[in-house]
Amino acid sequence: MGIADDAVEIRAQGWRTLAALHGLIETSLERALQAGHDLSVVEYTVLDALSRQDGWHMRMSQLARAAALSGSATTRLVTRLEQRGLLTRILCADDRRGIYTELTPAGSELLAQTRPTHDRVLTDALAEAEATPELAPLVDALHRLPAAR
Amino acid sequence: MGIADDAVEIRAQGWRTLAALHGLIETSLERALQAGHDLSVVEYTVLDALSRQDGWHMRMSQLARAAALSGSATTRLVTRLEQRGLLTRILCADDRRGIYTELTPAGSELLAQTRPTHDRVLTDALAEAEATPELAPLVDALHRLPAAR
DNA sequence: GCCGATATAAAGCGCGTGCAAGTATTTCGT
DNA sequence: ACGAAATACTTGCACGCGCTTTATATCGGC
Repeated sequence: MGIADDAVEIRAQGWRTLAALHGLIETSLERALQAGHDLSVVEYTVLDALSRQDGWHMRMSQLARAAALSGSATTRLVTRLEQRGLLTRILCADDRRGIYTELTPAGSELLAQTRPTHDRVLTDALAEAEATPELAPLVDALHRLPAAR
Repeated sequence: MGIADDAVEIRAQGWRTLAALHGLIETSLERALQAGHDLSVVEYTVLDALSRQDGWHMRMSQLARAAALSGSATTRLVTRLEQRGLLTRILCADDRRGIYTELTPAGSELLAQTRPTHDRVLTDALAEAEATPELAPLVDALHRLPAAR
């Protein structure tokens, strides 16, 4: 076993931890958001991302990247949210192939209602993870992450 | 804006970063494993977990937790892998509700063939993430994680 | 032996994926 | 300036897989 093998194993171990923590949080969030606000985690993520883009808009393709979704899944996701009146499509003037999306007042309101749930569940899930020996170090690292923007 | 609000925002930011990194890695792995070895990431995870349990067996429910899957999803996953001859079900003698699973030689071999791909793609994905400003700190933290076990 | 709890399985449903075809619009080559 | 190629999004389809709910078997305590 050489140094290189160790590095590989450390990466694999890190990935397993990351995946485990992600799974734990996502499952908790999914249940809570679904039960309380009829939103999936991706849907919440999209609404949140849109609310965060103050003054400027995201194109479908950017949204797709942000949500780690394929092109057609994004179309359908946006369509779903649009039909629920949570966001609107806007043709962009400069490149009329592109499509922007924007939160409607209803969307902002739902997001505002949902955010406390989201934050609470996230806090709880992290606390639970912190109590799990294998996950605790990663949770710790997460807290120490430089606060970007 | 108080201190508490900041903490909430930091957690949310951390979660977004975690989710983004997870999505990036998972997507890369999924493509590569699917294309090269006809395995999904969960399937690989399960085989890997089984191979790691040397001498000792996992029950379905433990497997479910390890893969962040529901009970029934686990049933079908195991069924799938069993039908491909990669693992076998073993009824356990002491508690006949329980079912153990064990890698077959074919399963071990496929895993051995797949592992290099997995490691290479993981390395590449992490390198790519390291080049992304928002993700780099987390990747860094991952490398520094105390090596468990 | 009976009852609640636990472990696994089965069936129906929703949603994401990949691919292909379609439309609108921009950009490039000549 | 015009037509061809590239780009952005939508739509339909087949497929896979996870989730929830519901059924069945088994265990443990009383």
